[in-house]
Amino acid sequence: MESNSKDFIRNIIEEDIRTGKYNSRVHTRFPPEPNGVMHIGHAKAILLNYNIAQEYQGIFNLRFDDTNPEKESEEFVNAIIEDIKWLGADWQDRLFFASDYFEQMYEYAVQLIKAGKAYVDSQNADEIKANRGTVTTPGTDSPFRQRSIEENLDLFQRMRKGEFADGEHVLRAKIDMASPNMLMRDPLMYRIRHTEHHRTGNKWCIYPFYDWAHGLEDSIEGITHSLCSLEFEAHRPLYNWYLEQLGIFHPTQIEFARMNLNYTVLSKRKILELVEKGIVCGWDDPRLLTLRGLRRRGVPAQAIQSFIDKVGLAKAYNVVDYALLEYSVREYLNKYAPRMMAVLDPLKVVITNYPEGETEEITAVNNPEDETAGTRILPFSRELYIERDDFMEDAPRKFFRLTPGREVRLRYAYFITCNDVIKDETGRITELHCTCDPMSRGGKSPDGRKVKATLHWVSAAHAINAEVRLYDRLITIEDTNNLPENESILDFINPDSLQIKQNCKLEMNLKNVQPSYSCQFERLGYFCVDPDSNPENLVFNRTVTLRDTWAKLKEK
RNA sequence: UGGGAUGUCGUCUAAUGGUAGGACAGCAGACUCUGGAUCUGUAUGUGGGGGUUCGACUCCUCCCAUCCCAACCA
Repeated sequence: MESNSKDFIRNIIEEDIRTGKYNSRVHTRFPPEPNGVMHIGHAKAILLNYNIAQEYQGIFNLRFDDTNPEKESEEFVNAIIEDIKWLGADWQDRLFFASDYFEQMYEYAVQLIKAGKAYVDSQNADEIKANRGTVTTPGTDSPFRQRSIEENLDLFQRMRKGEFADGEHVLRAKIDMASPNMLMRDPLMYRIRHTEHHRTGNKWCIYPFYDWAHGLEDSIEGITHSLCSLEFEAHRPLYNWYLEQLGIFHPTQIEFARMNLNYTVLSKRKILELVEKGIVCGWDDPRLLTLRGLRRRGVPAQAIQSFIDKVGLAKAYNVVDYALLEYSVREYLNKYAPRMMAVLDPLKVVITNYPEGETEEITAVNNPEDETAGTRILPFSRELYIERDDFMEDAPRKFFRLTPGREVRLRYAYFITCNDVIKDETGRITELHCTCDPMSRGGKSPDGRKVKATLHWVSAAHAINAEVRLYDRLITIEDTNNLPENESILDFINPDSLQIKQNCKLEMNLKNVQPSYSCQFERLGYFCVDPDSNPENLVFNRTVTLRDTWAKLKEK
């Protein structure tokens, strides 16, 4: 059943539309700071804002909140643009930068000073900190709090001109040093930083703080609903205060709970640590849930969208089960990924009653979920590869794949029966001798007899080699937000998160695939061609396995 | 401890005074040329105590737990 229930944000917006607030207009934005790359947690915020704009015939902006030149770079701006575009959110021509509003923000600050609502404080950082008080004790006023408007104006101008060193002065709002809300105790608006900005160069040496800047950015762009995460709840009174004092367009800030995923890191700081320490191969490592990592892994943007839909939206702290992401990926790929044959851990099979040197063409269905995907040809011959796992000499009762004396089907090809097991001197199985039933060609059962298993295979002479990279979870603990005391994320790295398989055998139809090509290897999972791949050395990433009830049984 | 928030199946999320529902995960079964997909069935939940009411996840009250705020970060 489709549910008509809406999340609390959509309820608020619908009420605003109904009552004509903002002339029933809806305008959202996503405001990343370009100091890292986007991950699946950001995808929730991006898609929330974008989808809401779509649903209510509104507008969506992409705006870089680039107010801290010490941490930000153009490199991240470009990466973020690329990732959000890939995700599917479309800001059309509305790509904005907070740094483009610096002049306007400066004017607003002057306005606040003139109104006696802001002052230049010449205490140093330690003094400001000491005078802020604690959560249970009020702060004390700065000795500079009563400076005249003229002096404040003069000092602020000179701050801009570069007459002072970093940290010598700050501009603060004059609110209430005794407020129970720490953020209202004369919050800082500007600091002096003689640092080159990636967009404004050396034009500015004063930079605005988040609380001062963010509401202005929203206001300037005419944002109606400014959606942000829960930790900004206590900032809302300040967001409102600035806009009220200035008397300018006043968006509504609404906070929601950010998404956490178990067994993963979704913190820019921790991801950066993994990248810098070389635990992963870069921001796009397929084990990372960055958007570039996900993309390289083969996760389609549509699967991320449907995952985000399923996760929902509320205000309670949450840790989503990774299995829900996997489900969303399989759900999408099952419908759209073409099926291919590939053997990751090859075991040679000789069909002893099949003529040597002969090859025939077998027809295979490209996608049983999509008739229009058509069929393709697979060469079949006397020597084949099957998956080593698909044979057991002494099989338990529930194992119904190939075993001595048993008949199984080779997908789309023949019923075969295993007659002989060939081993080397160490006892390792090197080869299986089987016979096939010519009447079962195409994998059919002319007399209606059943086989329990159908195996994937490739013709040995026609197979192409490839490297296949298998991934497992990178992190070994569920909740990476609450690490045990004195431990770092580095203490919880899964040493087996990457397994590289060489000399995998692929069906010949895969010969010319290009990076990002995605398909299902039958019975194994969904795989995607890695950017490291080239025609001489194909490289595939496993996006996700198929659901595997046998693996589950085997564990018992 | 001052202020701000949040507690519903294992997990995520609905129900705004009227049968606590859905999804994932789990379990059982059917079907199957992927042990896939699909289909069917099934167990498990309102943080706690009082109160209001014919009736409370919902309203009142007290308590408990958890998260956020004392960066010249966002």
